[in-house]
Amino acid sequence: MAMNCPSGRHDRHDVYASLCPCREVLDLLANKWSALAIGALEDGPQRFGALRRRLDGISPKVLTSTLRGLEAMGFVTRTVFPAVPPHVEYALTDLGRGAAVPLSGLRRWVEQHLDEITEVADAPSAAVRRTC
Amino acid sequence: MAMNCPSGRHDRHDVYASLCPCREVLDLLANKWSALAIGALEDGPQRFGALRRRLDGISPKVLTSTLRGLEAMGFVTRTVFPAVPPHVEYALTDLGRGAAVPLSGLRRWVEQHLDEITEVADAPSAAVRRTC
DNA sequence: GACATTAGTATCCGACGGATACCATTGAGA
DNA sequence: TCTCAATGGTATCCGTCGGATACTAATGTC
Repeated sequence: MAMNCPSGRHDRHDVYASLCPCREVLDLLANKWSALAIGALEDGPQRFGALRRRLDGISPKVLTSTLRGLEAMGFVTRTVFPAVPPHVEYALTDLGRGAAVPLSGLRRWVEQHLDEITEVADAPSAAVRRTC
Repeated sequence: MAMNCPSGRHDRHDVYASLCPCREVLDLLANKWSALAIGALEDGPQRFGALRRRLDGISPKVLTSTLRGLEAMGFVTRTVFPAVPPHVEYALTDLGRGAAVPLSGLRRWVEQHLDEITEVADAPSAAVRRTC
C-alpha cells in the first residue's frame, strides 16, 4: 500500500494519492464523454460534426471542452484544414490508442452486463429505466 | 453500428445511444471516485471512515453520494451494525466485483503511463504537474 | 439574393463537486 | 463527574461544470 507520490522522485505512481498527477489523468479519462469520444476515434480520425453525431446527446460546448482536455494531455490531436466551411479533424495519438484499450473494456462491460444491473437496481425505487 | 436501444426490446445494448440505460451506468462508473471506491473495496469490505482515508481527498458528502449511487445500481451493499459509535460496512456485490475488473485496468493503465503523459503534456502550458 | 454547411462561441440556468462545520451517542480516561 | 475521542454521516455555502439553446463567419450553390 505504497503512498508513492507525495515525496519527490519515484517511478511508481498511485491514483490513491491525492497529490499524484495520476488523479488529474484519471479524472479526465474516467468520464462518460471522454470514454465515448476516445472510443469513437478508434475507428479513425473524425471531424467535429461526426463526433457530435456519434456521441449522441452531447452539446457542442461540452464536446469542445472534452476534446480540448484530451488534446491538452496528449490523447488526441486536432488538425485544422484551412477551408470554408471549416474542416477540423480529431485523431488519437499513440497514447490515446493505449488509453482506448481499458476504456473499451469498460464500455463493453457495461453493455454486456446491463441486463443484470437493471434487474438488481429494480427492487428499490428503480434508478434505471428498464426499457429503452 | 447498431442503434439497438431506442426501439423497445433488444438484447444488445449500445453506450452510444443516448436513450440506452447504458449511459446512466457508464456515467456512474466512468467517474474518478467510483473507480477509486470500487477499487478500494476489492480488498474486502470497508467502513466509511476507512474509505474516506483511502480515497485521499474525498469529502464526506461526495463519498456518501458516490456510495449511494453505487448501492442504488447494485454494485455495493451497505450493512449497518447497530452499535455506538455507528458501524457501517460497504462491500462489493458480484456485479461490483465484475465491474472492478475493467476499472482496475483503467487505474493501472493510468499509473503505468503517467510518465509518458506528463512528458507529452509538457510542451504546451503544462496542464499536469510534473512531480508529486 | 436566400440558403445550407462547418466548427465552434455566447449565454443562461440548474445541478453537482468540494470545503467546512456540525451533530448524536456512548465508552474511556482524568 | 467532566471531558474527550470516535463514527457516520448531514447542513450549509459557494464556485465550477454540464446541458440546452441561440448565434456567428465565410463561402459555395441554387
